[in-house]
Amino acid sequence: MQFSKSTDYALHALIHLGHSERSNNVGIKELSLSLGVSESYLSKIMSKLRQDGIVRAVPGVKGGYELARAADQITFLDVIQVIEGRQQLFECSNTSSRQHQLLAEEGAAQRDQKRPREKVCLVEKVMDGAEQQLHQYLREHTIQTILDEAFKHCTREANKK
Amino acid sequence: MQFSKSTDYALHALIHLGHSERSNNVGIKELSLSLGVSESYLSKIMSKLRQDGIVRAVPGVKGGYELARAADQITFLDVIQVIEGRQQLFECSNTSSRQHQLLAEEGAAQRDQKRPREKVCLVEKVMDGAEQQLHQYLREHTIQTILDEAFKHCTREANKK
DNA sequence: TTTATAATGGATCTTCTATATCCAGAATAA
DNA sequence: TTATTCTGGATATAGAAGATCCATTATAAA
Ligand code: SF4
Ligand code: SF4
Repeated sequence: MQFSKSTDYALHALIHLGHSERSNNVGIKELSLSLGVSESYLSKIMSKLRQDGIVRAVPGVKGGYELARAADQITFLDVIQVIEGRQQLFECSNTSSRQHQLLAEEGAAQRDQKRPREKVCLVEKVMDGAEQQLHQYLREHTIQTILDEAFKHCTREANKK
Repeated sequence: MQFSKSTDYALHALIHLGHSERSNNVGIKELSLSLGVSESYLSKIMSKLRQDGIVRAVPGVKGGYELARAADQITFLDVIQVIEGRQQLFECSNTSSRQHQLLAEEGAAQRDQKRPREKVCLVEKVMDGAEQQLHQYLREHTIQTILDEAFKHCTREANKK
């Protein structure tokens, strides 16, 4: 259970874009060199980020990528969900097992009339709770978080430009 | 980014063991039928759980598995880490990229003398924070949590035995 | 001690996904 | 119009997850 390399690349690409926002449009070539990832592969990732509205892309001579919105509006969760997808951390496969009858159905039988077909899965309840914790944290941290921390001690240099 | 089916199976197997603790030793056959998973595959998973001290196993005629400790001492995190491994959620692959110099080394240069070789990776800092949130929650929920919720309304039945 | 039974671990196989590359084609600004 | 840059499909590779089989080992009971 790990985040994929693609997520790693996506985050770093966005950090790069966030850092060099002064002059727009960073080409795939520059990104590739900066991250040390092949252009072909990285372009797939950038394409995904574009499709989800995280970055904008412009073809042509002075084209390239730029952030589609402010760096503090791009959360870690956003990026991760674009790359990893939005399936739940835990998805039960065998709802037809004997054990499932015991755990889920029995609990549901208790409140027959009141809530006819409510899904009451205790395992999923715990797992979803855990996922919410994770998401909450990831929502609170953005690309800007990284930029602030990384370059807070060289504001001089930033002001020069 | 999902938990594997094996984790699913492991959790359910432990729930089963926790529920039928009255008479010790549940065989792989019974588990297999209850969960709807093949004996061969399930036995691999049980073997892992045994190696990590989550369950005890006894071969022979009246053998089988039983929890190695109380159900409220087996956390979700325990189980997940046995099956999924203990690697971090995020592990950076390209610490030799140009960008890494900027993000990590530059930050470190600031405090040269004071903390010579401290790892200061901002991305990992965020990701590890998120992982801690997840772990904290998973540590607070145990197999007993599930058993309590599932069978709290049939204590009568439990007392009969 | 013998024996039936149940877990163990190695080997193997399949399937699926992540990673990666290549290239023809579309889009754009100069 | 053209040079440049992104786009998306096709394809290849490697490794992990999922799954099965079987010979061996270990145990409790007879
Ligand atoms: S109780 Fe929940 S996790 Fe277990 S089998 Fe049913 S749906 Fe799946
Ligand atoms: S800054 Fe951190 S995440 Fe980025 S390349 Fe360096 S070690 Fe990896």
